[in-house]
Parts: sequence; structure tokens; C-alpha cells
Amino acid sequence: MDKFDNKILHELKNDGRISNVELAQAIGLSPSATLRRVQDLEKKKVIQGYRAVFDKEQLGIGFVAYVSIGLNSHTKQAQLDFEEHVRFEKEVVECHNITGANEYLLRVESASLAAYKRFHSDVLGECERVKSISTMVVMDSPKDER
Amino acid sequence: MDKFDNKILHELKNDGRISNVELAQAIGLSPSATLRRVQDLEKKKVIQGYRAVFDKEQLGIGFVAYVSIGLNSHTKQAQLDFEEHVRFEKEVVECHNITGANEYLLRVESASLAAYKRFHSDVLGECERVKSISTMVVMDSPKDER
DNA sequence: GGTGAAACGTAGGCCGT
DNA sequence: ACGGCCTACGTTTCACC
Repeated sequence: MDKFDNKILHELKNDGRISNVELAQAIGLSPSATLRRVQDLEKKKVIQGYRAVFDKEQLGIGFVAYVSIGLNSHTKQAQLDFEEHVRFEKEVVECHNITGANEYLLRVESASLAAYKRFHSDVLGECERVKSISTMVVMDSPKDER
Repeated sequence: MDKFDNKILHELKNDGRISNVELAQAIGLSPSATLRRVQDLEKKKVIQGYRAVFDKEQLGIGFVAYVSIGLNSHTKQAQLDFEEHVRFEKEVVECHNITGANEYLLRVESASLAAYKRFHSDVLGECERVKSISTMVVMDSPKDER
């Protein structure tokens, strides 16, 4: 992990589809050496993959919220039950197990407030393990580098 | 935005570097038609870009937390001051303006707990607008599709 | 790490529906 | 307006230095 590798990661973060020749001249190495490094980083799983990023509004995602969830039991089984409950809900984009007053923090992306209400009642409200739900609606994201 | 476009987006979310010919056969169209659609989606900014995703642990990110921030003033100026304060902090990966008891939710990625402590004291503690700080340490992320 | 050449993919014009 | 075919061009990839 020398400065060339760091440059590679920097470039690939900005543009995951940059061509190998462009990448090579951006970091100051030949295309073949660059390719070997990239392949090596992929093999070592430093680079886990590549993803396209989309405009949520144009895809009909008009409502984003972080939802803090408290469970009624602190057992491992309760956690597994809850995780299973949200795993296949496509509106749940992230699920984090956190420290603090509540056990979980979700990022939920819905089409609208109405759609979120449905999610709130039908998914979260129907999970027996859920004790408390606290919704933080995202009004703006002045920084989002993920 | 028909079913072909949706398939394209689905494939590019899974693998942003899939080749056009592979993408074409995955969605059941010819390469040229596929390419035109992809270029069109890029032009319309439905596809905003492509990014490589990395293994944070291998890059020395051993500590991730969501931090809820309350300000001591609800004015627009206070918000702008705070946003400016975190904009150039590279440990702050996300900054969301939210509804609820506190105004902001940050995602912070640090090398270690010690590094986070430094961030907590030197960055957040030194911002005069900040009234309350509540840290939720991420212990696990059973789902993270971003 | 660099060079070169073969294999492969891209990108755009053209035609048919 | 949209998909398929064809082809020149560029890029990737690998054996070799």
C-alpha cells in the first residue's frame, strides 16, 4: 500500500469506471503496472466492488429517514429476529447495530411520506421485538460522500 | 423508464464495471441498444456516476459512529456555521439535516476510538454552535446496500 | 515496472421495423 | 423512435523482457 495504491483508490473513488490507461497516466505508471495493482487490490478485497450511483429523486425516492429502533429484549435471538425482519425489506437501505439508548439505526428510503407510513405501520409495527421507534426525517444532506 | 432501464440500473448497482456486452445479454438487448440506454441514463443524470467501494478495515478505518448533534440556535446562520465546520473534516462522511430533538446526524469514520476522541473534542467540542453531542457507535451493519 | 501484440469491448453510422 | 448489425477504433490483458 504505497502512494501509487493510494492514488489508485482515490481515482477509483471519484470515478469507478475510469479506463485503465487514464488511471495509469493519472497515477504516473504504465497501464500494465496499473492493471496489476488494481487486480491485486481486487484480489485482496481492498476494492470490494464497483457501483453506479443514482439520482434518487428521478427514481421516485422522495422520502429518506433514519429510524432508531429499540427492542423489548436484549437477547441475541431478539436481534436476529429483528435483523431477519428488515433484511428483505427493500426500503431499508442500511441497518446498523449501535450503542446507546436504542439498539438499531436504519436508513429507510421510500417513495413518499405515505409510503413511509405504510412501512412504519406494516413492517416496524408488526415486528413483536420492536419496542420503540423514533423517526428522523432527512430534510437535507449537505455532505454525503458515500 | 421501462423494464429494460430498470434492469440496467439493477445490474449497474451490483457491478458498476460490468462490460456493455455482458450488460446487454443480462438484460436481453443488443449491445448497441444497451449502450444507447446507458448513455441516455447518464445524460439525464439518472446515473450520477460510478464509485469503487473499499474494505474500510483494510484501509485503517476501525471506528464508525453516527453522531447526533443539537445546536444552541435554530437560525439559518447557525446551521450554515455548523455545516461549514464539518464540511472539510474528512472523518465526516455524511452530514444530514434531520427532524427530531437534534438538528444533525453525522456519520463519522475514524481510525480508532482514540482518533474519534480527538475528533469529538477538537472538532465538535470547539464548535460554538454545538449544544449537545450524542454518539452511537456502530458495532455491526447487518445490512448496508449503499 | 515496462513493452508489445492479440483478444476483447466500445461507440457510432446505417438500415430495418 | 427504437432495436439490431457492422466496423473502425481504443482498451484490456498477458507472456516476455
